Formats: sequence, C-alpha cells, structure tokens
Amino acid sequence: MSEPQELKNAGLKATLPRLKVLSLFESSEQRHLSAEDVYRMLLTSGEDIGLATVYRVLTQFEQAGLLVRHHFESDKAVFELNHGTHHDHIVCLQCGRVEEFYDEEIEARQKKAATERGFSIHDHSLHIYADCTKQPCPYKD
Amino acid sequence: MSEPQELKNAGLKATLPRLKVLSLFESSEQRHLSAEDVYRMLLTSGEDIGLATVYRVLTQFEQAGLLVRHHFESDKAVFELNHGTHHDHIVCLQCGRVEEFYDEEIEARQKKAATERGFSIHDHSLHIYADCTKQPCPYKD
DNA sequence: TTGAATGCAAACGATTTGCACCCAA
DNA sequence: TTGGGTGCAAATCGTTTGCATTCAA
Repeated sequence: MSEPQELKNAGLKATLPRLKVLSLFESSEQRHLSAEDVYRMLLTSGEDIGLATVYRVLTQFEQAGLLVRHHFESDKAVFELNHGTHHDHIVCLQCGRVEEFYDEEIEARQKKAATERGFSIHDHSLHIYADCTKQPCPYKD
Repeated sequence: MSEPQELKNAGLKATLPRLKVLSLFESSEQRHLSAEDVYRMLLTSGEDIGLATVYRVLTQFEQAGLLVRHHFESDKAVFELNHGTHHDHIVCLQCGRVEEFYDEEIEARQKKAATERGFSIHDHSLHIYADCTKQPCPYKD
C-alpha cells in the first residue's frame, strides 16, 4: 500500500510532513526514534519541517495506531512503527540499545497477576532495563 | 532504628528537611509519592521546605538506597521506600493505583531473555500498565 | 568554625500551544 | 475555496542549578 493511501486510511490528509515522517520510519534501520531524532534526520535530508510539526505528527500517528510511543526510562519519548504484534523490550541504560522479545508465559502470568488485583491489562509492552554485556556497548546514546 | 541514625548510616547529615521527608515516607499510607506530592504534604503540615530541596533530598535518598525512583509512564517521577525486596508494579493508567507483585517465573524468564541477547539485567522493577476494573477507579490521580 | 545544606529564582530540556499563513481536497 | 495543517515563537511542566545565606557537627 502506498504511503499517501496509508495516511488516508488512518484518516489523515496526505501532507508533506506526514509523508516524510512516515517514510522515515519505514526506511530507517533504527526502529525507535525520538521526536528530535526525526526532526534532525529530516533536516539532514534537506526537508524544511518544524519541530512542533514533528511532535504533532508523531502524536497523530500514535492516535491513528500507526506508531507506538514508549518512554524507556529516559526523559524523552521514542516511537516505533506499530507492526501489530505485541512484544516487550529490553533496553540498555548505558547505550540505549533496544531488543524486542515475546514470551507467552510472561504474558500469561502478567495477565493473571493483574486480574487478581482488579486490573484489566493493556496491550502495553514491558520494558526491561539492563546493561549491555558486550564491551563496549555497541551503540552510543 | 531512629531516623537521624538511618540518615547517618546512609552517609547523610541529619538535617531537618531530610528528617521530614524520610518520616513522611515512613508514615504515609501512600507508598508512591512524587516530588510535588512530598512538597505539598510538607507545606500542608506547616514545614517551610523549598521544592528544590525536596528534589535534592529525593535524589540523595535514591543514591543512598533509601528510596527507589519509578517513572510509571507519566511525566513525573515517583519514589517509594526501598524495602529491599524486589517487586514489580501494576499501575492503573486512569487513576494511578499501584499494586506490587512478584513472580519467580517472570523474573527467571526475563533474565533468560536478556542474557540471550547480550544484556545483564538490572534489579529494576517491571511496570505493567492497566486499567482498574473496579468502578469507579478507587483513587483519583 | 566551616563546609555542607537550603531557599529562591533563573535556567533547562522536552513537549505543547497560539496565531498568522499555507496547501490538499 | 477553505478548513485543516504548518512554522515560528512563546508558554508549560517537571526538574536542575547558581548563588548568597543558614546550619549541623
């Protein structure tokens, strides 16, 4: 499906900033991007898009279900394409490396613990904070 | 152990603001408090303590191991007394209710997933985000 | 006495918002 | 044409920091 069509299906006008942000996520090898990341990457590739617009577009994409927002214990939010399949994250607190994983048993036990305590669980990923054991950490923050 | 003594053991001078903040956590029925919460509760009980001091004291207590800091997906950090035993949290995104739990199997599987992917895990609690199923949510935010 | 701790106000970094201008439908 | 979208700058919000003053040891 074309990107303009993806946006229309999400109920959003196919404007230039939206197309650029969407294709950035679809082409970037980094799955998790902050607003600043997106803003800087767009500037670098010669686009003239304001930071406020980036924030607005990211929020709209989140509401439309195109992106998922995470916080990862840092001050700034990161976004990733919503590929529909639920998964959790392991995040290195030193370098920011993120790996995804899924464990059926963890999901089931989470759900049970929540239900027993009067909660209805969200389809919200767990974040496990850790340190890379590789020396040195393979990414810089 | 007396509170002044607890502070000294933690390597901190027993100043009035520190004593007040510590005893607030030890006497509050709410385990999880933000800096603003602490600040307002101190003001209410007639103490004259600056917000900046509250932030400094909370950070020092965290570094000294007296408190643990969490983010709980909201914009502001909350702190709880460090009672030494590791536990995870289930947080209602509507009302902020927090319940603690511990599941051996979840811990083991987390650790395994992390190790397999080149991470050394932190003793950092998981946060499970959910909605209260009780009507209405029993706490207000 | 004296360096550490505080209070206040200014500074900060991430994010949001008001408003005049612009563009996709 | 026209209402939503955008850029810019100013405003927010939580948190931190500089500095002169105060206090615990």
